[in-house]
Amino acid sequence: MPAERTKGADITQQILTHATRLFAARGFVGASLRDIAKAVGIRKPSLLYHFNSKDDLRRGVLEKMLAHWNEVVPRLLKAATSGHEQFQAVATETLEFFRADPDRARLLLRELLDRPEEMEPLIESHVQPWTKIICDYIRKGQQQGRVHPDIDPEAYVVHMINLMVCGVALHDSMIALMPAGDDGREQLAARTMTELLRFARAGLFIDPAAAREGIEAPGPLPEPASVSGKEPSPER
Amino acid sequence: MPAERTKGADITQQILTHATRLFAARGFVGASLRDIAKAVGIRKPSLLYHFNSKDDLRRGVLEKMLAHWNEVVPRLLKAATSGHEQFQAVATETLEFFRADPDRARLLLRELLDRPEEMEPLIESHVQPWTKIICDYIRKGQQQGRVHPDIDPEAYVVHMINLMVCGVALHDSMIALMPAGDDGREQLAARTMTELLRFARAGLFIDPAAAREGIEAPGPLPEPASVSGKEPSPER
DNA sequence: CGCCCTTTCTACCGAGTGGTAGAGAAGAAT
DNA sequence: ATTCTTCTCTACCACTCGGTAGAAAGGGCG
Repeated sequence: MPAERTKGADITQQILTHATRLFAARGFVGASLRDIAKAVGIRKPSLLYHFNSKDDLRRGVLEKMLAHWNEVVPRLLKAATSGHEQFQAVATETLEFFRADPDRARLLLRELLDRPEEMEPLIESHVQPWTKIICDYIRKGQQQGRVHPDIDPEAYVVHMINLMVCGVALHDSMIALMPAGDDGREQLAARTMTELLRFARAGLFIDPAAAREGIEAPGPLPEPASVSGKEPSPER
Repeated sequence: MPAERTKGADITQQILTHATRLFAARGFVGASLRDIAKAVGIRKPSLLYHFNSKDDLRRGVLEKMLAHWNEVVPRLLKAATSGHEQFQAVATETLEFFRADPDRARLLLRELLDRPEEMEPLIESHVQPWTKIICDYIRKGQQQGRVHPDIDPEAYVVHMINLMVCGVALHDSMIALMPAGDDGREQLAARTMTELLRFARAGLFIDPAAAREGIEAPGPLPEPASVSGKEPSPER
C-alpha cells in the first residue's frame, strides 16, 4: 500500500505547508484550523485526523522547519572548516536558508515572541553548535590578528543571527525606508543583502577587503564575491 | 470612593499601559479584552466605555508609543546636528527609547508582522526623517573619508534599526546563546548593547577608534589585553 | 460478495470572544 | 431635591474557536 501511504503523507505535507504559511502570516492564534483546512481544500475534521490537535500541528510545523535546518547544518560545518572564505560561506548559507522561504524567519520570530521559554531549549540544541563554531572562528581570527580584538564573540554572533532572521522576516516592511522609486523589489532585496554581508564583514575583520579575497595562506583565488559566491545556488 | 477629576484620564492611561504589556506579550488576538480589563481591575464593559472597540484600543496603544517616540525625535535631530559624536548620540538615544520599555520593541515587531501594509505609512511618517538624517550623515562622512565608501546608506540604516528594535525585543531569548554561567542577565544585556554599538561603529567608520575618541575623554587607550575584555563602557 | 482499514465528511458541542442593553451609583449643577 | 453627566456594573447576544461523534465513501483482499 505505497499509494495510500504516499497519498496520506502528501496531504500531511500539504497541511504543513499551508499551516506554515498561515502561522507565519497571522500567528498561531490568528490562523484558525478552518482557514488552514480550507487552504488545503479539506474540512477541519479531516485536518484533525492527521494532527490530533492544533498544538500538534504547531509542533509539526516547527519540526519540519528544524528538519530542513538540520539538512543545512552539515554544510555549514563543512564550510566553516574548509580552508577559505569560511565566514562568507557560513553567512550566505544561513542567510539563504531563510531567504529560500521567508516564512521560516517569520515563524521563528513569532514563536520567539509567543513562547520564549519553550523556544529556549530548541535554540540551545539547534543553534548553539552554530554559535560555537563561529565564536571559535572569531577567537582564532583574533589570535591571528585578522579580527578586531575588542569583539565580544557571543554578542557579535547574536547580532548576526538577529540581522539575518529579522532582516528576512521584516524585509518587506523595511524597504519602505529605502527610496524605491527606480529599483524593483528584487533589486532592493539584493542591495539589502549585499549591505548585510558587507556590514557583517566590516564589523568582524580588521581588513574586510582582504578577508573577502581569501583569508589564510594564499590559495586558489575565489571569484569576486557578490551576494552569493560560494554555492552554485540558483539565481532567481 | 475618592474620585478626582483626573480619574477618567487615569483609568484610560492604566488601560493603555496594561494593554501595551499584554499585546506585546501575547499579541493582539492573543490578549483578550477580559484579561486586559482584569489586569486593570475593572470589567470588560467598563473598558469598552473608554475605548469603543478592541481595534480602538490597539490604535490607542500605538498612538501612545508613537507619542513617546515623537518626544525623543527632537533630541535626536539636535544630537545629529551637534558638532561631535553625532552617531553615538543618535544610536544610544534610539536604543534607549526601546530599552526603557522593551514592550515597545515587541509591540512594534508584532504589528510589523501582523499588519505590514498598515504599518507602512507609519514607518514612512515616523522613521523616514530619522533615516534621512542618518543617511545624510553617512554620505557626508563618505565625502570626508571618515566612512567606508562602499556603504549603502539606506540599507545600512535599515540594518541598524533592525538590530536595535529586534535586539531589544528578542534579547531575553537571544542570551540563551551566550555562556551565562558567570554573568547576570544585566551584565549580559550590557555586553550585548556594547557590542551592538561597537558593531555599528565598525560597520560605519573607517577608523572606529578615532570616531569613538572624539566623544570620550581624550587619551584612554583601549587596553582590554584579553580576548574577551570588556571595554571601559562609555556613558550609558 | 463481505470484511477491514484509512480517510473524509456532516452535525454538533462547550468554551471563549468582541460587543451591546440597560440599570444603577455618585458627584456636580441647577 | 432634582436633574444631568460620568462611569461601572450584571446579564446577555451572536459568533468563532478547537475538538468530538459517528456515518459514509472507497480501495484492497479473503
